[in-house]
Amino acid sequence: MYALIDCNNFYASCQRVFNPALNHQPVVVLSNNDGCVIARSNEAKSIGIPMGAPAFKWEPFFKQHGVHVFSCNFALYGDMSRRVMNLLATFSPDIEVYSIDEAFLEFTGNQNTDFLFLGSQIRTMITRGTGIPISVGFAPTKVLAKVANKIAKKFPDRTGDVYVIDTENKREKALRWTKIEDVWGIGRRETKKLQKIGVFNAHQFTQLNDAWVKTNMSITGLRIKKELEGISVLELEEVEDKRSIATTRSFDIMLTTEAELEERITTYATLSAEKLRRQQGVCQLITVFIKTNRFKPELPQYYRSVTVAIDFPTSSTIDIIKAAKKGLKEIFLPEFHYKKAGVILSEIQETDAVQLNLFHIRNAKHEVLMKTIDDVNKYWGGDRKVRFAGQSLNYVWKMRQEKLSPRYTTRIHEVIEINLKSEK
DNA sequence: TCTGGGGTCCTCCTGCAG
DNA sequence: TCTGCTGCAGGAGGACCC
Repeated sequence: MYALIDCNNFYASCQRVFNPALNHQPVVVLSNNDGCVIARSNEAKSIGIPMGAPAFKWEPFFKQHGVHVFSCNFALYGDMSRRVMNLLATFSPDIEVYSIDEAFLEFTGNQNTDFLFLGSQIRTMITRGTGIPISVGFAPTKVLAKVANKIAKKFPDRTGDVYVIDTENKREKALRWTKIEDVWGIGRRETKKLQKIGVFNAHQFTQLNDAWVKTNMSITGLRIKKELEGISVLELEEVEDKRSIATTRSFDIMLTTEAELEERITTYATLSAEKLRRQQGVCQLITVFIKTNRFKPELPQYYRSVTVAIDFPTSSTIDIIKAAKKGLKEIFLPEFHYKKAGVILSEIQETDAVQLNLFHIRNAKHEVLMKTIDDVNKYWGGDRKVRFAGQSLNYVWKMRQEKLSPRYTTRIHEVIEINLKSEK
């Protein structure tokens, strides 16, 4: 039996934990750069704020309805997530942390387990331990556990935030209730395709011919179908080092010159290389992309990416910057207004597992230099970090975070204060 | 004026070798 | 030597997830 545990409106709930006055109030959390809405409390959903709403367009609405708006605070969310996951791990050693706010647990062996009771125990422990509300769905497969979780969340009064699919009758009823677009793994394009042939819910999807599904929706589609039928084909996945590492950003203003883009690309390459060294990895492919502003259709649109191979696996910022700049040169065209760019590292291996090449020897000096830079940056951090040539000294691009809450759990100076002065 | 970022996996296209 | 076919590999792009 699999359980899917999902934190309800996670980012908004994290904000509430440290400010209970926000309970029962509409709360939204904005993306990087205060761009668009990425999390909403139930109250915010019920007054019609959609996911992805551009903040600048919705600002009057927020004011009018007294919506509490927060910039994203990943230091806080990451730490709260770690606490939730640590508590979940006490229920089963078989845990897959699927995302910052979701985890699968697997329960094997005991056929007589009362999963409804177990679910409410998990709920109580997480709420008591972290203040974060969760929903729990149990089912024989991961995709069905997702469905069960959705039902638990949709009908909290009837389910108490826990739902178990453990009979054929319940499975069929749940599938008839689940809209095809809400099935885990079925996105917008596949939904359109399925609706065209009269498939509107998950039950209808399971009635399709296996061969048709495989031909038209690839092996991924067939796996989803099997899982919905109750046949488990997706197992818990172990957390492994990342296979690709990306640093991508939208710019505050549109850029037109190669020099400006080169400065950003150098910075993204530097950040990516730091992430790579943190997981003790080396990479051999560096992809660079640049794109124009898709929200300005009146301007000519352009998107290109290019992958540059390095002769030997490296984690040296110097090598990675060099390759990224070479890539940029290949794809840059002067006549466009650029809004976003990124650097993606792939073909990642562990440093110790690298196959040595007879003709290309890693520059040992780079390794010592990178370690020194990482140590210095770890010690000083912030604005006093060591920078590479190519990263402008005037580089002051900072995320707009006008409504940032304190990092209550990870910064000693931002810990919540309790005023014990009593009023008489 | 302001519209996110970071992943994985799969398919399609193209170039190359046999 | 040229042409056409086939299979393979790798890059680019897209779909999907949170």
